[in-house]
Amino acid sequence: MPWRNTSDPYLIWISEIMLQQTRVDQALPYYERFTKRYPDAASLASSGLDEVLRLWEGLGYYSRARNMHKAAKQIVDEHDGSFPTDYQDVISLRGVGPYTAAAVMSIAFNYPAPVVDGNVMRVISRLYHIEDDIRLQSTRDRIEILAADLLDRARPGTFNQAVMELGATICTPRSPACHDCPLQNSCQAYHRNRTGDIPYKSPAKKRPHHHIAVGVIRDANNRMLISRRPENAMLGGLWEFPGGKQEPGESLRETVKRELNEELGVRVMVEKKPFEVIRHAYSHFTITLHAFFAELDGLSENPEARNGEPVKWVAPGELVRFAFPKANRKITEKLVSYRAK
DNA sequence: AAAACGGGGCG
DNA sequence: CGCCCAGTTTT
Repeated sequence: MPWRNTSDPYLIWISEIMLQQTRVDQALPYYERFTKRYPDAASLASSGLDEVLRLWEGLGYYSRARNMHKAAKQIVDEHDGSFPTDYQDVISLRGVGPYTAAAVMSIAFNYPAPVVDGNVMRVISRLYHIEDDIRLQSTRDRIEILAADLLDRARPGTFNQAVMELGATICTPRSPACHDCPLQNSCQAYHRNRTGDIPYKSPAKKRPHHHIAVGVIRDANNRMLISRRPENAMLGGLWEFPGGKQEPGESLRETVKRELNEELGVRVMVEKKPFEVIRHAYSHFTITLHAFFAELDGLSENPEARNGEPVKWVAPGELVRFAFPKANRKITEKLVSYRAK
């Protein structure tokens, strides 16, 4: 992994933010593009958020990108552009919590802080046969104490990465490769044949499902209307086709009419059937997204967002310049393919 | 302490 | 389809 071939705390920080809740294989191409465009904190800090989000598009948890952008400004403003070397300064950076602070400090500066992520919790709970619910903070505290005790204080960064890699490659959630594990002999869960049910995690609530209807409004030049989401909202700062959640007793066409009237103050005609239907899963709910073509009625001239966010008329070929959430990006791809025909 | 917050991969 | 992932912030 490229971030292993550097001692630059900035690059290690970028990699660790990208790896939050994200697999190495998924983050890798983003890391390459991102660090090429932003080789240091100053270049990131002086960029516009729109471009940062465009580079982040598809990686998810977009608050990471917004927070990282703010943190880069912190590094420039408060640390003269060079990445802080003090633990308290590092964890004060926006978007840097206990995990990322420990990871960056140990890997970049040899600082003896144990990393406790999902991998470490799995490895240690099996090693010590910890049956407690790993959703509980008390369990995580207990595991952190054990991790601190095990930590190789001469090489904390190497140790932390080694435990995480063991969890990612050998001590996996399902069907761990215990026959290849260097810790097999000292693993209590292995000896008790309990690797299948340790770590224990209490059941998650299941995710509700929503139907979302959006309208693609086109003008005489085939430009399309998009709007930007507020920065403090879900998918904040990304662009989308205006629309919203279907209410009980409402047809999807009525949803489009109501949402566009509420959000943009316009009245529209909506085609009878959607030109695209997309299913998508978010972390805490799932949606079916129905995309309709819509047309402004004669009286509605200049749509403006009621929430004060910008809206834009965009030609199909320009849609690629804007950051869209995954489900909306599928709509833009469909629209561009129409144009190609 | 619990909820909010994306998207992809896997069995 | 449910679970998991190199977590942090907000409530």
